[in-house]
Amino acid sequence: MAEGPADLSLTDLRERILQVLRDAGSPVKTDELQKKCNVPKKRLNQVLYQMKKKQLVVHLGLATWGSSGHASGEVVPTEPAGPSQAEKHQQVAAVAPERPGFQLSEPRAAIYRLLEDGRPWNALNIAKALGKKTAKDVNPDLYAMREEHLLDYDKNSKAWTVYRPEGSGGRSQSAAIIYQQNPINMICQTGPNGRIAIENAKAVQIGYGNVMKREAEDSDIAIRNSTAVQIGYRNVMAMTEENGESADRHQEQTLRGQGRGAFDPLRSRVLSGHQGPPRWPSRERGQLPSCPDQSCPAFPHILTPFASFSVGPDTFP
Amino acid sequence: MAEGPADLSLTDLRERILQVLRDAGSPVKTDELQKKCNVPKKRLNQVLYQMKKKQLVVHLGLATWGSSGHASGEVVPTEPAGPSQAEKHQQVAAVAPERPGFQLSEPRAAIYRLLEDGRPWNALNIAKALGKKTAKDVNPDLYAMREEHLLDYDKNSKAWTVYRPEGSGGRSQSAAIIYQQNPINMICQTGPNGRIAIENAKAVQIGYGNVMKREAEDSDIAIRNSTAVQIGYRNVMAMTEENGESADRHQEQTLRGQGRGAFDPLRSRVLSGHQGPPRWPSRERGQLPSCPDQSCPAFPHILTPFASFSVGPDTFP
DNA sequence: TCGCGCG
DNA sequence: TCGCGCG
Repeated sequence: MAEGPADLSLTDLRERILQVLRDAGSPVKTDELQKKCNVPKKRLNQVLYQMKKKQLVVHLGLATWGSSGHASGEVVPTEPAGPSQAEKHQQVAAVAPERPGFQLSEPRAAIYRLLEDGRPWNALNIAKALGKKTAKDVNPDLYAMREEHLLDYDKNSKAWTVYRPEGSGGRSQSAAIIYQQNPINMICQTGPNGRIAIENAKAVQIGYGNVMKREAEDSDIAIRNSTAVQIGYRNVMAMTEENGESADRHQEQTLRGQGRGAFDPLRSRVLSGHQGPPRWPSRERGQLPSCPDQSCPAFPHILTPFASFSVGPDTFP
Repeated sequence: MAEGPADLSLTDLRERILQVLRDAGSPVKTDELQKKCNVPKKRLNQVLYQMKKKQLVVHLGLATWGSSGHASGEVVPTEPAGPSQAEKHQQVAAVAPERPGFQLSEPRAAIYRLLEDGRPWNALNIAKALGKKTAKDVNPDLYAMREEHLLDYDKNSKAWTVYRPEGSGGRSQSAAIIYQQNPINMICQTGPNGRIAIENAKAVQIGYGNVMKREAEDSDIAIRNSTAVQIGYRNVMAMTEENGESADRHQEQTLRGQGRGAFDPLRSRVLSGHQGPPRWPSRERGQLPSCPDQSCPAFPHILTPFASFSVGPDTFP
């Protein structure tokens, strides 16, 4: 059945793995990789974990792997001395990073390639993906890259993303995916057209001490593909406009405690879709980002993510 | 070097494992078992996990194993019908339990043998040790055995122990080992001669909202073998007597917030000992119980136990 | 931070 | 609740 070669050399297997991961464009489970590569799982894992150390692949936890964005394993040793820092063992990418038109040090180029598809990452997972241990190992580079306007950092979600100014054709700057990392998230929507979309959530609770403040008109809150939704438990929600849609009004009822009945998830705005295999969110405007796995592989240390949030204008169809 | 036989049959290996575990009388690591049995670790584990399913050994987590107290793997099928319950698949022990002079159903005999050495167990781990899944699987037997005064249950620590009345030669009834399972433990000492001993703790914090109430004289608090001790942070501690020892006074100072200096762990009552291999606490009066492993193998689901407490009169040397 | 038994 | 790569 399998069309792959019967036995692969180490180099060929590495290339095949990279090819499969690149072609998929989304996380691939070890099972699938095994079929595509036609090798025993033990050998596959030996090579995968070895490639992970070399930062050729990204380990997303739970037997799930992704392309690290590195074109090949070849790296060229660093030039004698950099202008500002003379960090030991620093390397310059053999292939110039796609987006920045200038040379980055290899750690920074690796960070940029990792974030390039628009996914938000927290520092710890960036560090892990690059074979480091802690957020401290990458924070100096991250903050330096933000100063250079290469990256953007969202304090609330502690998420790093590539920075793309308005009108540059990329994702809107204020659009963000928030993989919930804390029991309490504060979401501030100060701009116009604020929208909150929640999807693929196992359990959503908006409330219990939340302070939700909505100051602009044309805001919208929609929940879809969620199995348990609780909205309203000691919430304080201030809204200066009341032109929301159906789900919106339900929340207003509950949140304002007017006793006109509890929130009815069945009557909330439930949308269909996203039953297929997980996909990273497309950079096209209008497509909802999704938490592609039950265990949020982008943040493998989060065992039970509550929900993923997308906050920002114009990201909801 | 190894004096064990070169290769063991499955039966012989099982017997050898049981012999080693019984001789040790305390948890044994896989490494040590491997040396004593002279088999590859994989085979050893295959047999160990198989024996665990048959409840011949107790898996204490982190490659640590203990004797389950079962004399052999042989069990005799149940008699036609019991007096009260006609539970399916219930079995009667072929060998009568040592302590109770009467027959117990096999599940209850297994529970009794498990607890017989005086260690406290919570229901979940009793269930696990007996090859069950949840506390519910053993709770009916546990509470029934308590009604029969075979077991004792401590609500605070949720620990089950064999019940031995005063004067029966066993551990003092009010002496208890509390493996801390919650961030907040409430310890009530209403009797005279109350003592709290903490030892082998990685980090001890007495405070942050604790309410410690000491109503009787001759109470004592000692801390030993602990690497980080913090006493006093918004504690409320009421003491009607002031005849405590040095560590006691330090706590009073801090707890009462009289500003006479923070608690100095170096000046607290630090005692030596317990550097050797872990041992279950002897039943002899006067010997401190100890949490025998960093990860509290009696409660393997507690990843980071904070401290073990012994509460009761006359248990401190 | 090796727990690993895995079929 | 299979994650397993383990040397």
